[in-house]
Amino acid sequence: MAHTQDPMEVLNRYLDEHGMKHTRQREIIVGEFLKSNKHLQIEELLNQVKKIEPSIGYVTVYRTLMLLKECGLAHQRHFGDGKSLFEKAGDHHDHMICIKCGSINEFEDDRIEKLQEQVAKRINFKIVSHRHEIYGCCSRCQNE
Amino acid sequence: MAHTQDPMEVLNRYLDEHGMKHTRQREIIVGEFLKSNKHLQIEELLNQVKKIEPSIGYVTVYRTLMLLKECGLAHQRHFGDGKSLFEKAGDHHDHMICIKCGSINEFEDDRIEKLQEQVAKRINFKIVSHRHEIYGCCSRCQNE
DNA sequence: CCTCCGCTGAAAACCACTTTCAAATGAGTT
DNA sequence: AACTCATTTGAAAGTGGTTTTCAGCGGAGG
Repeated sequence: MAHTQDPMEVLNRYLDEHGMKHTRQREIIVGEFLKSNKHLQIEELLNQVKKIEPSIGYVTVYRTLMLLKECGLAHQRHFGDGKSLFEKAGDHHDHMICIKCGSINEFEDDRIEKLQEQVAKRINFKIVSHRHEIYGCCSRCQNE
Repeated sequence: MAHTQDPMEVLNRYLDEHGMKHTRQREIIVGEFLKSNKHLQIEELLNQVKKIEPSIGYVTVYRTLMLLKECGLAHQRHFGDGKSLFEKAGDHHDHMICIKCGSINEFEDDRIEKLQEQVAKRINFKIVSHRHEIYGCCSRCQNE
């Protein structure tokens, strides 16, 4: 029955195993990150966090996100090629990005995943991860 | 029989229509770009170009690539999230990128394209372009 | 061959990170 | 509770690739 998958547990275990400390800042930042349900820019998360503890700076948020990446709790993405976005690790999904309003729709299609694997196998390529993004115009923006 | 699709023609038309000039530098840079068959970094193209005319600088190559992008003759890509790569516009293809050696394999699969369209139609999303990249380990790197 | 305005190259500015460093703080030890 | 000391923190400085600025150059129509 053990083996909790609770993100906070995962983080705490990672910290302990690496001789790292449990600090108030990390707790706040991770808490806010996990609470959110969208793709977050560093600055956005920083703003959230500053509402709770204004003294926390960009760098600490940045480092905490790197930490979350390292223990597998977050993924970093680069869409429009501006700033990085971070999302909670979890079920896999790909993205449809509206080039007008920037909104992001997530999608998932097992048939596509399967075909990917087929294509990779053909040249003996071992897939580690992938990125599939569709750019275009969302239904809202099509009606001006 | 009119309507040539020759890239040079496309470029020249674009220049004329925008009151832009035909210069030796642009000619050399575009010539070298079109001659190449791989994904080029700005610096790589710069090196090619300098063999012909050493006085040409980074900035001019950069601006010429932006120009090519604008007239639809080149696409800009950001893979590993380091430097931009530019590739000739043409047949569409996606990429498999080796995370060890950085080599890039192009692939294409109509079935995947079709499924993409299906997924987009489902939420009334109008596709303009897409990016599909598979990261992993190429066969060469799997044998150390 | 003149003149105008786009073009060029070097250098400076930008921007989003990423690293550095001295001071502050967890958390074992006494 | 006080001591110790490696880890953290925040501000500031550094990076690296790209983008803009600007003074002089040069294409091309008159």
